[in-house]
Amino acid sequence: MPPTLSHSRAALAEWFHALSDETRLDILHRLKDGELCVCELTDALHAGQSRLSFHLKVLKEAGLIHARPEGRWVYYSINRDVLSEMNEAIASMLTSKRLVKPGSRC
Amino acid sequence: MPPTLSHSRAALAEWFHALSDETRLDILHRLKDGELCVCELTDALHAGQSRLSFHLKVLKEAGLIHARPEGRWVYYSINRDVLSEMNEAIASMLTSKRLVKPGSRC
DNA sequence: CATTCATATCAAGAAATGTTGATGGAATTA
DNA sequence: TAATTCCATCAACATTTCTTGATATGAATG
Repeated sequence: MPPTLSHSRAALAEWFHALSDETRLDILHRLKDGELCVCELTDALHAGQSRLSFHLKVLKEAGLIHARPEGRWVYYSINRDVLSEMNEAIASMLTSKRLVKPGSRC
Repeated sequence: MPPTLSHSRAALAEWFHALSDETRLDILHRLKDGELCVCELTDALHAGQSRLSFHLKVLKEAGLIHARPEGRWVYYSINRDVLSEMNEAIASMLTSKRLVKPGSRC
């Protein structure tokens, strides 16, 4: 277990992968202010339904969004906990612990 | 230009893509405390040289690391500015502006 | 100048990813 | 119950990504 990146590399990689696509960034941006169903996202993003469904699945399996079925709709919302952990992971790469230069190298 | 994600979707997607790989996360973790040359990373990560070179290129083209050639070595270091901007982008997805529920939907 | 060392790049293949259109299922409505 | 609506899933295909081994380049060294 790495000491400074609190989560496993695999989990971090999956989280960041979920953010590595413009459509998924658009989705998260739309969900920023509250939950939406797929049909609302389809309208807002001018994206085909199966395409949106694919990206929602990626986001959901990474844990970045929640799905709340209601009747024949499914309402998606942001999982702020995971986004916070991603923020912490990045922050941990921003703070150095070593202050002196390393010794001999190659 | 989107109002809440300060950078273009494309730039954000490229930055997050750079973090979406375990080897690249390892590299950044190693660079956390100071610059290293490729041969040091090769030793530390037990990775082939061309593989490491590939991932360093991805990180560099995304702007997440700097390269400083010196003699026949190249020293790589973290670009903290971009990581800070990524942190801000995530933070902007964490803060909602709308407080009331939306009206009729589908 | 020939060799060695550190690194980059290339080519080829494997694996993962994203798109589109079609199909299916569950819930609602007529 | 039949039709409709919302959504997930599948198959097929194109594209991208990653790995490996070979080759190239430029700097130091003998």
